[in-house]
Amino acid sequence: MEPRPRGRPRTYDPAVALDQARAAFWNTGYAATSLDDLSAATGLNRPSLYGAFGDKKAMYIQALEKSRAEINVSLAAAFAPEDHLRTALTRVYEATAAIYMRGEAGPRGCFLVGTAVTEAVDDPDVRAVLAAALAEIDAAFEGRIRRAMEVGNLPGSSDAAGMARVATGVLNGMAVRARAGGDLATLRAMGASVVDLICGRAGR
Amino acid sequence: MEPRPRGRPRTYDPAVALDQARAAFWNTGYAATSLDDLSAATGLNRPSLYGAFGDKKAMYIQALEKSRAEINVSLAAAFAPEDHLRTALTRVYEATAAIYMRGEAGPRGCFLVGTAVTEAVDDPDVRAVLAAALAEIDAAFEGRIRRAMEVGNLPGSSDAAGMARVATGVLNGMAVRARAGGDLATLRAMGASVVDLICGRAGR
DNA sequence: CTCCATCTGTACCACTTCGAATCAAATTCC
DNA sequence: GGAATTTGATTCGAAGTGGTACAGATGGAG
Repeated sequence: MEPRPRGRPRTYDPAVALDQARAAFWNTGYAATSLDDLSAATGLNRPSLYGAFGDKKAMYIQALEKSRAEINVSLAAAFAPEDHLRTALTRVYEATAAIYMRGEAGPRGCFLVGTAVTEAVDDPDVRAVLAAALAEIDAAFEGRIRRAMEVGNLPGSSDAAGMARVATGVLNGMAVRARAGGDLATLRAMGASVVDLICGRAGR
Repeated sequence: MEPRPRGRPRTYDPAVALDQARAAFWNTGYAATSLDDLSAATGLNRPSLYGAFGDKKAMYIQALEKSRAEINVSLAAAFAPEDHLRTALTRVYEATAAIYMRGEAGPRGCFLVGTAVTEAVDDPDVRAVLAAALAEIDAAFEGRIRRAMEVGNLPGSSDAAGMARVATGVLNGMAVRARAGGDLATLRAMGASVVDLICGRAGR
């Protein structure tokens, strides 16, 4: 238990405030989300926001990093069980499709794909987070695919790195489609199709 | 030859102005691109822009529609020749990878994926254009894949619609990666990998 | 109780935004 | 040549932007 800090205690939880700020960014993107929007979303007024997270850009980067971390955790969890590759991949795509479709203002897809991609060209910091996240997702897929190859679920000659990038790419495509108004069935079908292509159509 | 209109002739070409405006949107996205930026990019001052295209939103929609039309034309051209499916798909992915990598301020990917995806949740008009574009790309892939099935380049039991959505998804993923700073080799490899998955690894 | 560190809230600042109004310039029709 | 008509440049204004200063609130330390 860390000792209570000296002065007046804050009346909010920075973690939930960051979640609420992220939700605001998630809907309208970085540039179109004003500090007033963030203030309304979090319930904090602007000076408090500034004190808690720094400026708008820093707040956004922290939201991006949070998503990146969450993605890593859930991918690691989904890929941990030593079941069949097809089962593992299906689990990931099903879960992702469900996540991408939620949001009270309509499906919002992936936070990174939906908002950071636009900023990435002009902003090296955003670009770095996005690139790191993609590399980590690639690595998660590739590691799981390699394990399947070792176990014999996939031919030894398979191109694990290439399959992994395709797997990530379809994930990105699902995120695009979610924001474009695609329905859950389409997203799930995309996942099922790429699983078929990677594991083989018939493959059990 | 249409007769010259009545008053003072305009000193610019609306088509090239739209291209220049699109280039500005392409780099920084819709929300972060101001009318001053557009004015600087096109060489037109604000009232002229307003007169030529309407407000900022209308200008953006026109840019989106232009990209959508261009994509349709180039996909139709790339899929027209009656060569092997693998050749046709490779042609599309190679050309797309090259397009996604150009841009003087770094790779900019696909205009629709790079900018419209962010706006699509809040703006039904943008969402409609994006959804229409995706559906058309799907249809182009699916039609070409069906032809390959008829010719016997692909098993008759193949899931053409599913493969097409995966093909589109990888295209979207390449666009994401381009903006994230990915290099041309990675984009090309992604295309080659999905072509292998669709056409079969060995298939010539 | 007094001092002080920290947080909250109001108000404010300089700046940019989009869009409109105004006026000057250029071209065709009569 | 003169009127009509369209384009172009300058300017303006109301609203919104990100960010900050300062006073008041809140609780621990001594």
